[in-house]
This record gives sequence, structure tokens and C-alpha cells, in this order.
Amino acid sequence: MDVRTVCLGVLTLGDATGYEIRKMFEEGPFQYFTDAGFGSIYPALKKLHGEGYVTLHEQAQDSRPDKKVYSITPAGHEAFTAATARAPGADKFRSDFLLAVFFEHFLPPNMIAKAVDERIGWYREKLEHMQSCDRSGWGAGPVFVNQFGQAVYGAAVKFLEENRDSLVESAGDTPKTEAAE
Amino acid sequence: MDVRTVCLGVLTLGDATGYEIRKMFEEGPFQYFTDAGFGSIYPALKKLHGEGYVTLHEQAQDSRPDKKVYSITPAGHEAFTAATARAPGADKFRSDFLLAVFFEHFLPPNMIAKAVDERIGWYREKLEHMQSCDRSGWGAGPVFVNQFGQAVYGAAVKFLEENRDSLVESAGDTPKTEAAE
DNA sequence: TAATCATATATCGGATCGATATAGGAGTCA
DNA sequence: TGACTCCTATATCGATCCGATATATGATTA
Repeated sequence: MDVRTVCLGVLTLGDATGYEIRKMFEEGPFQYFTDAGFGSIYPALKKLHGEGYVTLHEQAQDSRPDKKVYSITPAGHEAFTAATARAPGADKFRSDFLLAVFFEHFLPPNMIAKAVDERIGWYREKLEHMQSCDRSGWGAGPVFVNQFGQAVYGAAVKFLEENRDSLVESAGDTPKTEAAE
Repeated sequence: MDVRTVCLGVLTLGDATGYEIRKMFEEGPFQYFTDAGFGSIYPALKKLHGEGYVTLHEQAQDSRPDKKVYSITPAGHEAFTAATARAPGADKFRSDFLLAVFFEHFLPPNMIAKAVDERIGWYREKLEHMQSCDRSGWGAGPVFVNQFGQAVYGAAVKFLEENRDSLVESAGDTPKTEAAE
């Protein structure tokens, strides 16, 4: 989904600055909707403002640039709803870790073991964060997204933990064969 | 992972044309390593050739452009191994579908039901493709990647099937609350 | 027979990304 | 107490990526 649409999504939940939008994109459910950082967010907000989808309120600050608080407009709300009503694109899952594992025969087993252990920790941390959320007051949609994430990341952790040792043990003597699919 | 590195990865498995590389990126395990299409692949191959990481053999064809077959060089192989030896970046999962579900209160329940049903079908198809692979002759890495995918996509299918009805039933009367995390 | 898909090579305009710039306040640690 | 790191704010820019488009023939399907 393009950055402007996801920014509009954040603003349907309440007014926000570019900096606050980036925080939303880094943590919580929005990290599963977009990857955008400042390089994309500020240009997107500028464009949304130009299109009339958001309004801007600047609050002076003492020793920092003026705080720019964005609010969604009715036109912006309609644009966001129209975007979510369109058939969603394919889910995307991309993993540098799986690429490294796929080519494990090029790497020493200790490096594979380390990579798997770090990825187990990474998934555990993501899973614990999802599990520790207080979902009281949430709608059906956010609850569903949180639980979907728990199911998928839980399966990832479980698989990695259960198969770590057999991968590491066989990684050192796997013949360099081509994978065919 | 950048497009050039993944192209080198394909070429460690055997010589290939740009068109063949794109097919590798669309199907099989490489679809979980990169999203690149022609717009990225041809420029990447051109740059890899300029850097001496690949060589090029052109085969004349009757009524089509000459077939350009790329081969990895020892320098390219070293570059690829070095790239996979670096600490892999975070796994990335992005879903337009989950964004739509998160904001389900903006959509009619029948649209939510349709989106969930289509996504169930999509994950089932991906899962069936992974399961139907003939893994004989594969190394430990490719088998691990295939099984990881099955575990994760299997969990996704299971969750969607088990929770589809309760989402759709509550989607029509969810109060428009803010999700907090 | 027409439409669609496959096989081939590519480019381009627009979007995105990650580093960088500027800068002060708060918290941590030796 | 000072250095370092993190947080809070605004942004830009060069490089990379993306998806549509171009060209064109053969194979397959309805």
C-alpha cells in the first residue's frame, strides 16, 4: 500500500505529526502495513496537504522547528476508505535470513547457528510484544490483526526452535546441490 | 537484500538470462528473497557485468533479441558469499489485507468476508505449492526454507479459517474505537 | 480467428529508501 | 561533570526500486 494511504490511515485514528506517524510505522500493527521512514513520510504529507486530504496546524516550539500537526479532511477520509475498499495486493514476506539459510553451504555452521539463534530471539521479541498488548477497547479488526500476527510469528518461533539443531548439524556436510522447484 | 546480490544468488545455481532470473524471483523460494521485476533486474545485471561479477554470452535467435546468458565469476561468487555472511536484515512482512481488516469498520461485512476468503485461497495455494515440491536431492538449507514457509503459511491458513466467521459476524457492529498499542 | 500467454530484450517516470543535516533536551555512565 | 546515547522535531537528496510500457514473434486456448 502506498505511503500516502497508510499516513491517511494513521490520521483516521487521530491527529499526528510526521515524527509521530513514523513512530506508528515502527511499532505496533502499522509496522505490518508499511516500511516508510522520514524519506517517504514528509513528502507524502506534503502531497496529501496539496491534494486537500489533510490540513496542517503549526504549533510554535521554543528550541525546535515548529510542530506540524496534520488532521485528515473529509476528502481524505473518503480517499482512505476507497483505497481500503479496493482488492488488497498480495501479502509480502521477504527474508534476508532465509536467503542466507538457503545458501548455508557457503557459510560455516557456527555462522548459521548464530543467525538462527538471533532470528529466534527477534521473532520471540515481536511475539511477546504482540502478546503483551492490552486489547480491551479494541475493535474486531485490530484484535484479528494482533492475533493473526501471534499465530504466524508463533509458528515461526516454534519451527525455528524445533529445527535449529538439525539444520546446524547437517549444514556442515551438505553437498553443494542445486535446489529445484 | 539488494537486487544485485539476489541475482548473483540465482547465478550460483547455474547460468541464466534476465528473463529466467525473473521467473526464479516469481516462483519457488526466491519469491521470499526479493520482489524485483525487469525494471530492477536488467539494470542490476548490467551493473554486475560492469563490476566483473558476471560474464555474458549472447546466443543469436531467429526472430527475437539475442539471448543474453549470464554466468557468475569467481569475484561474483566471493561478493555473494560476503553478502550472505553479513548479519541479515530483519524479516519483512507487509499486508494490504491486514490493513483493510484493521480498518474493517470502514467497510461493509460482505467485503470483509470476501477479502478473508480470497486471502485464505491465496495462502492455501502458496502452501500447496510448497508441499508439492519434490525435495529429493535438496540440501539442508533449501529444505529448511521450504519447511519454514510451510509452517508459517500453514499457521496463517489455520488462523484465517478458524477466525473468519467471528470476524465477519462482529465486523458489522464494531464501534469505531481507536486501537491502542 | 481472436485473445491470451510465453519468450526475449529493454527503458523511464515516479515512488521509495536510508543516510544525512540541523539542533536542543533528557537520560546514562564512567 | 562531561561524553555519549536517545528522544524530539523539521526536512532533503542521491541511489535504488517499481510497474508500466515498448517491441515482436510463437504457442496455446476459447
